[in-house]
Amino acid sequence: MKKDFYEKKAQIFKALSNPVRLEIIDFLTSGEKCVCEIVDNLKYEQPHISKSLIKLKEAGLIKDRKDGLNVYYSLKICCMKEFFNCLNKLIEQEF
Amino acid sequence: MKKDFYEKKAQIFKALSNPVRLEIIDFLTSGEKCVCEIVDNLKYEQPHISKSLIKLKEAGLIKDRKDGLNVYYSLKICCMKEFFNCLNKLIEQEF
DNA sequence: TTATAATATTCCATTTTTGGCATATTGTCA
DNA sequence: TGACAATATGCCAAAAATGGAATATTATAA
Repeated sequence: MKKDFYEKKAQIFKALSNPVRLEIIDFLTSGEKCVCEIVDNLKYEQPHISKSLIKLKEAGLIKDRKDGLNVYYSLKICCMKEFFNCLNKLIEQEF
Repeated sequence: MKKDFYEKKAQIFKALSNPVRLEIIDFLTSGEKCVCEIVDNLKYEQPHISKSLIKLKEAGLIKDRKDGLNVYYSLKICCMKEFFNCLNKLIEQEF
């Protein structure tokens, strides 16, 4: 169904349309991280980070792995890196 | 400034986080189109299309060219096509 | 079993987005 | 000039997103 397709795609971009969530994605670029590492590094409240991660996961952009008390998140989409590099250049040009 | 960077990037994704705007982008993939063509093809109200186009333009994703009464819009970001192809495959897998 | 650490969830007020409708602006042609 | 066609803008109510604070859940270890 064409409409569902655009809805799903919009959901992916919606998940990416927030500065904190983008910062998380950036941080995950260097590899799998547990929630506590993300909280320590990004200086946002733990519930905020947790909610952000869940939104990214629901969109299919990251995946999680539980290990004892910790939950580890990592990127799931390979093509993201190239697209982000392209956008980064674009944004730099405008500044 | 790091914060402005994520804000700008978020704005780009925000512009892409809507089914109608994604449909417009898709339509523009086949080349420059005037507003009337987009309205005819996509079956949304003209003000809605117009506002969508402006949002995409503000985010730097498309550009416009005026010719008499008509305004022609076209894609501005080259790397978009590859990323979209990647996302499309991903979404197909999930359905 | 109890205490504790890591993470998730709920509630909530505020802000932002959405899309419809009416109307304004701009360019063209008779 | 006046009429009309193409596009943009303003207004508004409903829906969704945001982020803070408190609380719940889960797993571990003593």
